[in-house]
Amino acid sequence: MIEQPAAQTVGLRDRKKQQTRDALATAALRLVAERGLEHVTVEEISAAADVSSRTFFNYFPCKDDALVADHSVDSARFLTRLAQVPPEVPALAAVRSALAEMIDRMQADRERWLLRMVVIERNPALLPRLVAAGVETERTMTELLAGRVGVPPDHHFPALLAAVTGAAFRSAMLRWAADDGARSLSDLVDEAFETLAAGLPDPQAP
Amino acid sequence: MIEQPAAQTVGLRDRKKQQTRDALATAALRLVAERGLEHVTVEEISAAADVSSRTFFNYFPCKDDALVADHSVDSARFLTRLAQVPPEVPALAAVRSALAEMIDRMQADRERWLLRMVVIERNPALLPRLVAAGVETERTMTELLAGRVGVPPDHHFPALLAAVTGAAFRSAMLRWAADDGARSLSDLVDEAFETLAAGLPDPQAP
DNA sequence: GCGAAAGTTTGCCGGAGCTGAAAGTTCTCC
DNA sequence: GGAGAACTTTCAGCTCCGGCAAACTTTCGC
Repeated sequence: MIEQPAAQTVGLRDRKKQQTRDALATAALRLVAERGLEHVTVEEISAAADVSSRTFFNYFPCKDDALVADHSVDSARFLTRLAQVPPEVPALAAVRSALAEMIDRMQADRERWLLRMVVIERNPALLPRLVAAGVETERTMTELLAGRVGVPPDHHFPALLAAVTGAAFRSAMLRWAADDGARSLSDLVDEAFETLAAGLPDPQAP
Repeated sequence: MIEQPAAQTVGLRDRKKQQTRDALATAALRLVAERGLEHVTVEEISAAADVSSRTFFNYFPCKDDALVADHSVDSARFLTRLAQVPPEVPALAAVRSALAEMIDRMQADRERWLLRMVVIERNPALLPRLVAAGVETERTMTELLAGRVGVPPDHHFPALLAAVTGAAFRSAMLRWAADDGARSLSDLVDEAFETLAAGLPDPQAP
């Protein structure tokens, strides 16, 4: 018999789940890109992915999440990386380097991420959703950072750094999509973080 | 005859509108503070404010906005102030000083704003809404800032500065509420902006 | 292999958010 | 004080979303 040893570790059930999730997210992105957020219903998305609309809600708590929340880039890994950065690295630089892996995975899934960001740009109601997707991450990140720099958890610095780097990263993502991935996301994030580290000085008009 | 010259400029109708809006927002905040976001319906809010639930939606596009969006602090004024700051002031400092008036108005309405922030803190689903409330402002701000520092509108700096200062301001607001207004919002915002200007260095453990 | 257990999909149903239209009420302005 | 504008209400209807229990599929123990 022809067997698939590669599939041994992860069972058929889980693969199917991933497929369904993927099909739903893809269908949602495609339809919304075509028609706009308001003119696509959950029913249509589900039909395009060949499942019932009830099933849609087994995967995503709401319509928007199918567009914005991406399981493939899970924040847990980012937080693990952040915890692994040697403690002598300053916090801002530590965040930047922990982002590297996430950025790589996003660039590997380039097409989908660019489409996602374009959809978000054209449907501003989704922008807050992008924040929502990161809000839990930011909370945990705040605690991690407090430990790293050795201040009490209610000190202003960790929360500020988490919020600000989140904003900077989103800003870079939008810029990435704005010129259709012409410059690498990694470069754009670097540029943003360098500007942060420099204290946000006015750019020089040469 | 006893007349009310004070009421001459703004008619009864407008005052009633303001009252209704206020009653709705207050009722919403109070009920949600008591029971949590999920356990309060628009119908209950409307009943508490003595209007039909259809009227609720004439004032607020959705439930969350009654809790978060505050007419009394309109962003147009902030943008005007920003445009008025002398051009030789660096952009980051300009934003800080344009925020002053908004901060004053928030501190004047202290009780309500603290309650609002507590409600947001306890119902994290609202946090993205807080971002949504500022998203249009940030867009305009980006254009203003581009003009101010003399770079093309697609330069990364203006968008980054708008996003980052927005995040810093939200962070300060949450902190303000976290210790129940013990320190003035103005101080907390100053602290955040100073940290930004310094390039987010790790705080020194003395 | 095979049958039970565990997990998934689905239809059905109901509550809640939100919108448009039409009718009724209140305010404004002349 | 009356015509008309502005606001509120009632009502009907759509979509979102979650709970439930029945049907189905995959996995596991033997």
